[in-house]
Amino acid sequence: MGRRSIHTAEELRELILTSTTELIEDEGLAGLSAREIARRIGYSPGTLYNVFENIDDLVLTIEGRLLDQLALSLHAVPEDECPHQRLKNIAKAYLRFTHDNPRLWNLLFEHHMQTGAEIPPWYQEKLENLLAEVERELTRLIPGASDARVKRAARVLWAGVHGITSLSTTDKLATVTTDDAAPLVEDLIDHYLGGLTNKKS
Amino acid sequence: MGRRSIHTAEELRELILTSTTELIEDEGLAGLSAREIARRIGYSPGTLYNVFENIDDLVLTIEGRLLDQLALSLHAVPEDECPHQRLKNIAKAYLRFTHDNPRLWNLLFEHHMQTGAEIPPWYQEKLENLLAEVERELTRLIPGASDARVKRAARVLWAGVHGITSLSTTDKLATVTTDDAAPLVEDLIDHYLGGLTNKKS
DNA sequence: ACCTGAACACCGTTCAAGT
DNA sequence: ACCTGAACACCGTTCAAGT
Repeated sequence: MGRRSIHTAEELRELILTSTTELIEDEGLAGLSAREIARRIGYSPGTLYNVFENIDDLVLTIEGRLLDQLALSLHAVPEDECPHQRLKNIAKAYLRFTHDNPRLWNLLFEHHMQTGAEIPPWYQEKLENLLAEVERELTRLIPGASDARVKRAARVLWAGVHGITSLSTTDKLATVTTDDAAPLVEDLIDHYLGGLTNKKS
Repeated sequence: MGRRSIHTAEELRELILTSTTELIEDEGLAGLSAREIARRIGYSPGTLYNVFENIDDLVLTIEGRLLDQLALSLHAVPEDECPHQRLKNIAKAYLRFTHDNPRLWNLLFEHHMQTGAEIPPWYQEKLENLLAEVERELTRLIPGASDARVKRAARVLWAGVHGITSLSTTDKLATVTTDDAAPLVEDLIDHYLGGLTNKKS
């Protein structure tokens, strides 16, 4: 027993993160276990606790990386469109991302912190950055609107797209199939934005 | 050991169901365990398996009852309104229901069948009945619309309301707080239906 | 017929002991 | 300094044995 030093501290950390990510994409949250991660990386379970505080800490780190990847995908959506079209393209990019990482994405909803543990501030920031992208386009679309109105619209759209992808991913409320997701998202955005801009009241 | 017959078979079944429901509302899915249920009802773990096939079977039964309760709540929404207003009232009833049973409701998304197990047909039927209520009002609202268009609109609304409640319940994507949910749902329905009816293209 | 409780194959996490 | 592996307190599920 004792030191092996086959991997540096950073290599080991990365090995744990990639192996865990693979494990989740393979088996879902249900198949996730500290002992299984240890088996996959060829270390004892105890080693994980030298690198991460606990499994929550490890999973939260993976979730943060996932949010970063999503942010990159959304920022990559070309700017040279009208706001309405760009919002649709952002939504499509979101859809593609969740489609490519379904189990990892589900992690964000299904994994809860153990009682007492708080969600770190950097996590909240990442989320708000994602919403900011939507808010920017909405401001372009309805220039006269108040901040509150834009914020509300961004959350409604975000939640709506989330709801559609969520229902198409979850088995239990699957009145929506995966194939339906894209047209439903288009329908939501077209009609919601239509109602937003064609306002008479 | 051996027979006790303090409870009849039906009493025991009901005892398990109510205790498990309470346990879930207390501790969430994470705190759910066969051994903890057994402790709470004062029977050995093995007894659970005389009544239910396994924990999945038990949980699915609870979920079915939950869907029945929701169906009752939605059907209880008064009919004497215009479709637009009735849809808003149905959504509000939905919101109230999820607010009153947050952890149980989350069960529907967070609890997955073990690999290989299928979701029973009665479960799907309950879901479709809920959607049918929304489809009926939409048909009244846009009488000329095709079946496909109504179905699509019903799913978009359903998913949208689900997304809002889901985000307000989940800790991990909580850019939406619980207080926000009702106004966001109103906003969604008003603008989406506005876009649906004010169609020019 | 009904219920138990030991048994089996698992968990997350800690920490003394080894190199 | 780094890593192990036994230990502790848990799991879900099965099934022979008891009344």
